[in-house]
Amino acid sequence: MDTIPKQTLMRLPNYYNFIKGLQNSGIRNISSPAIAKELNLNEVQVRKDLAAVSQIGGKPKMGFDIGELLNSLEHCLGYDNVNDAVLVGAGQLGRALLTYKGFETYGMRIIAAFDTDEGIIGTEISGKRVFPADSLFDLCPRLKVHIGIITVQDSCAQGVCDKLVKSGILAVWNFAPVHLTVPDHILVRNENMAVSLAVLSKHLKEKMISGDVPEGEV
Amino acid sequence: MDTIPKQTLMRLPNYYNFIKGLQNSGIRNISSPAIAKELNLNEVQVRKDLAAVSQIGGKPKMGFDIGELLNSLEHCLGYDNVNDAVLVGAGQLGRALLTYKGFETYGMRIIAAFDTDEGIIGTEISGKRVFPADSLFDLCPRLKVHIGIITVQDSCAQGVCDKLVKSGILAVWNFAPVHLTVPDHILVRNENMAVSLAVLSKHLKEKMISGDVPEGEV
DNA sequence: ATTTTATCAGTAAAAAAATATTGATTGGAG
DNA sequence: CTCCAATCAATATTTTTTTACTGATAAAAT
Repeated sequence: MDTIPKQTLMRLPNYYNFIKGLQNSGIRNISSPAIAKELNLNEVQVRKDLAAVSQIGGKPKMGFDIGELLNSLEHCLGYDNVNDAVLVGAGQLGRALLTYKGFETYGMRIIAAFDTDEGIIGTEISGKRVFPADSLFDLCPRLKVHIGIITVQDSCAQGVCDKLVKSGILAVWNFAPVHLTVPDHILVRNENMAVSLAVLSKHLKEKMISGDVPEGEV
Repeated sequence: MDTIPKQTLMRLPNYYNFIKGLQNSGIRNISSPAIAKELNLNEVQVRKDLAAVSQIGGKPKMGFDIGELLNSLEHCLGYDNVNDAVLVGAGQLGRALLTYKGFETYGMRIIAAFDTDEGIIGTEISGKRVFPADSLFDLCPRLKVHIGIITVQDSCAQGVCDKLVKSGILAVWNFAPVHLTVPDHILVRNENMAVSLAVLSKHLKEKMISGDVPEGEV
């Protein structure tokens, strides 16, 4: 497979979730029109997206083999490699992530947490030990971790980010709603909860204006 | 302003975060090349994006006025309307969202939570009351809420979603890693934490293969 | 066995987005 | 006051992505 289009890559998780669900229902095959309908996409687009990842192809009248498809998607999304991450900021959100079961399904693992609060340093959350923030420099290289998750307060985020970078982290998943300045070779993914919700709301509003709400209650 | 391109809309939050940060530092103007550099975008693209939302424009040698820009972005993203949402599933993640301070900055508010666990029904989390799941039907219409947040276990997600739809919800923010089937007029936004992390990891791996890691430690 | 229908794959066309180019405008330097 | 460098705006070009079309294939129906 040569380079997959960016937009396609962004749709892949949707395909994966949907198809995974089908598998659990015991279904063995699925056609692109069927996928397209459920995911509100174009039938041809679905076929092309799938072709870009799977190269085995589907059969007329039968569609694609679900098992095959999932394998291809997993491989393409890199779910089949184990990957470790560390988390900084064991507050409410940090704890939620530490407790979150879903990661393992996708081969991801948060192996340790860091915080400055003396009260929680040394405790365990969902089996993961909480270390003092300063031990980042020491532990990250030793554990060969390359992904850092930032769930600290806005005001500390840049400082924590700098520390992570110094510790050899290469990718950052940032939950603080601030812009992080990083060296060029560092990958940053911003997860701004508030923005996500606001954007959803914005979309809803647009939809309501363009007028396809059923009942008269707005 | 006529219809803003989808891709532009997706970049808007990044601009907003970055520029907001500048404002807090007391800076008054910013040029598109400067923004482009920081956000790793094309200078012209930034200018076009900003033109699509602001229509006031910038001045040569000075760039854009930050206050003006923020107003336009806020308006465009709908941050200036108060919007209410309800949350179903007061588990670890649900509680994290209920506690999350960031929403109010963007005019969003979670006004109530729902759960089936007798132990937490009736309690308050961060000032929000937890109601029994069945009262959704009653409360949602009364509160005129149109956004529902799903933070329940995978197996319950579809059921909860159906209930929300029945209660008059129009948009769903789904944190369960499953595909939700909904009527056409319902907007679904999937937030799959595990996938997000996996995708970040995937990107990192690609970057490492294409070979621009500085030190020899991989 | 032949026809029908659903579906796939590959190519072509259209649309959308990103990038490059050119000329205009403005604040400051000489 | 004139020139220069920075930056904007508008138009043009290229690239990417989406959609449309055509013919092929295979299961099911006649």
